[in-house]
Amino acid sequence: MTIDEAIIERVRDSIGLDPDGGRTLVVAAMSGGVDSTVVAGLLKAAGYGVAGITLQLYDHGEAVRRKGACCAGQDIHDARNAAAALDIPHYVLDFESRFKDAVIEEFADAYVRGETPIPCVTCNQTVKFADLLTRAKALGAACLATGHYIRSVARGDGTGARDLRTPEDMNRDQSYFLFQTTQAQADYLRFPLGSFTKDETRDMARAMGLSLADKPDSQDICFVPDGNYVSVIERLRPQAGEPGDIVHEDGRVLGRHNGIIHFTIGQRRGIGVAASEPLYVTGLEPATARVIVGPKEALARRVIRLRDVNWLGSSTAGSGDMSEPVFVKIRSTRPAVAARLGTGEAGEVQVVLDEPDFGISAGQACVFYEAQGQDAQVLGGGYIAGTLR
RNA sequence: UGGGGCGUCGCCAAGUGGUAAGGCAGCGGCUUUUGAUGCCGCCAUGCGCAGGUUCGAAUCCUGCCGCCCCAG
Repeated sequence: MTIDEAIIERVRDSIGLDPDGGRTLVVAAMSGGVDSTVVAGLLKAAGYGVAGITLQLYDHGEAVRRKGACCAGQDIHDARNAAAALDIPHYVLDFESRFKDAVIEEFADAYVRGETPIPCVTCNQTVKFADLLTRAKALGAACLATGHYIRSVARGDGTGARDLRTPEDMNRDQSYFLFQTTQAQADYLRFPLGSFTKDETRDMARAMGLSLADKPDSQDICFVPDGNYVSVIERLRPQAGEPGDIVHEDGRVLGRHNGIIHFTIGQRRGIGVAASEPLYVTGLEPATARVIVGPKEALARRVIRLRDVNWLGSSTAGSGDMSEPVFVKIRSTRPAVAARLGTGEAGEVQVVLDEPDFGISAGQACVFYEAQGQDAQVLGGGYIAGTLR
């Protein structure tokens, strides 16, 4: 593959601005991974003025050598080297303190509350799309581009407003993590990879001669070394690991556990109780430190109560008529499913699923779409506050 | 110490002469820019212990040990 005119055209189309001989400045958020680096390279190739910014989000210490992380240690070096190779200015901003306060502390608090947080969303909203976006504007950039797989499309109503739509590569769809994006943020953000597949991205990385073309994808929570998130919480909230009873839905006390923070709704493994059938975590009671377990059927839920709902784009879904069918994603890696929106007490937004789902946990996200599949408009979404049968 | 029953993987449990099912738990892996789920793989050279019968026993016999129940 070569970075030909067709690709350049797609990139310019995603930005929606004239390069103006390089006088149009675009800030590329560079994590040190393949995706965001390719974005920086594409912007450069498309003729824009490009400045790369990398955020340092957490300590260098134990995370430095970790594979698949981002925004610390080796990744920052990778980003810096890539920027040098692409011949674009590059800045590393120290956001450790901000990231800790806004993302990591909240992450710990959520688990203590018996919820299951989704820190990537928090990070996007408080750090990447807020602080970084402000810096980009301060630099005089016309927009901020990231390596997310999602589409941003001009609404075409003359206001400059943009709508978010699902990407070409639905296996990499990251719209789930961006549901809290405000309209103002969406209008300033660009996602050049929304019309490419991951395979194409890697091909383009090779075509650009990027040394990190074959770098592994990031996965897991970036600030949690070796997947042990519990140790992170216990370090931040020493009083959190309160032992408690493991109680069956029918009232029987089946055993003990060493802290509610070890569990999430829908979890099967790690309960340590043998029964005639698999047992799943069906409830968490922070006040009594009880973990409720039961058979899979006990997890079935059709009504999801939401909080902090963010309405996006030109949709009228949030403005009154909530009876239109929609599709919702309850987890990032599963297709959207049919549902209807409604309101509960005090105007709370509720989602009624056509078919029950299993293992819906408070703290996770529920994102609305106009349709299933690619190029579907993201209508908004909210955090899951609780569920009803 | 009269009668009856039972002792098979951490838990439950099939197997009653032919060379140890299965479920749960646990462990490992795959998938995944959140947590789960799901899927795949591993998991008793040995069936309370000791002898005996048999070509061959967890399965039959004898003794012992340990539980349980009913009587006392």
